[in-house]
Amino acid sequence: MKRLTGVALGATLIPPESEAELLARAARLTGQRLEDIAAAMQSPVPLDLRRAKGFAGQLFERALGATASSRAVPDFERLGIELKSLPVDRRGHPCESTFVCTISLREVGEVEWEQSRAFAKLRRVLWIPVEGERSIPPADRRVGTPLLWSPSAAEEAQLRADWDQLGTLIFAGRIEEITGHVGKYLQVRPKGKNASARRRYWDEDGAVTSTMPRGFYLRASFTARVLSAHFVLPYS
DNA sequence: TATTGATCATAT
DNA sequence: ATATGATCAATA
Repeated sequence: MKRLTGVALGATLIPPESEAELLARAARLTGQRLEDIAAAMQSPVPLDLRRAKGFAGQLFERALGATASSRAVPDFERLGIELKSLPVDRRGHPCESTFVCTISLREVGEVEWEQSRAFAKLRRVLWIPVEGERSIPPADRRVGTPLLWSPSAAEEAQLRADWDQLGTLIFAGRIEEITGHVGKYLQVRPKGKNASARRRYWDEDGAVTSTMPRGFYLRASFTARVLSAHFVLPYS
């Protein structure tokens, strides 16, 4: 098994300076178990993900030299590339939806798709598939083949249509009508500490009101399409 | 059993 | 507070 010496030394990694460099780093993760990567970084692996839901994504960020931390910009800011771990089943099909970004209620209606945070993160994505079945302990989950991706014209058009539809509903003050059923590829779901979390904003009448924090997510049916022409798992 | 709504941890 | 990293778990 190839080791990660030179990639992950435990110290802060210098950010990749090009797409090629980033892809080369990501390629070295392929076939590794999460435990192998974590060990190279001298970092522990949780026994389950119930209290470490972001473990794989954060491990990949550190292993590849991501720079964004928790700021609302793509992970590799200079390259304009967003990093997404993608849990897949044994057939390479996504297990879960993919979080894109939180929803800024004041930004809705003020910017176009091209200026949106959603587009900034989706225009170029490094997908890193990883075994995601709950029966596999996190330590043993293996990394698949990374894919550096941009939406096709048709995909982007549908993402924009969803974003427009959802944004129009929010701007019209109908946010409470939005459920996870709305949107073909992009949906809106809660994204908060819990169901009691509130986000304050000024409604269209200028009155202060509040609602649950929400985020944009990509449906698993969309990420399945993204991976459809891609050889995900380098093992059987 | 696929999907929606709820939830957990960390950074700034 | 609100952004990031997501997966869990109840529901349809």
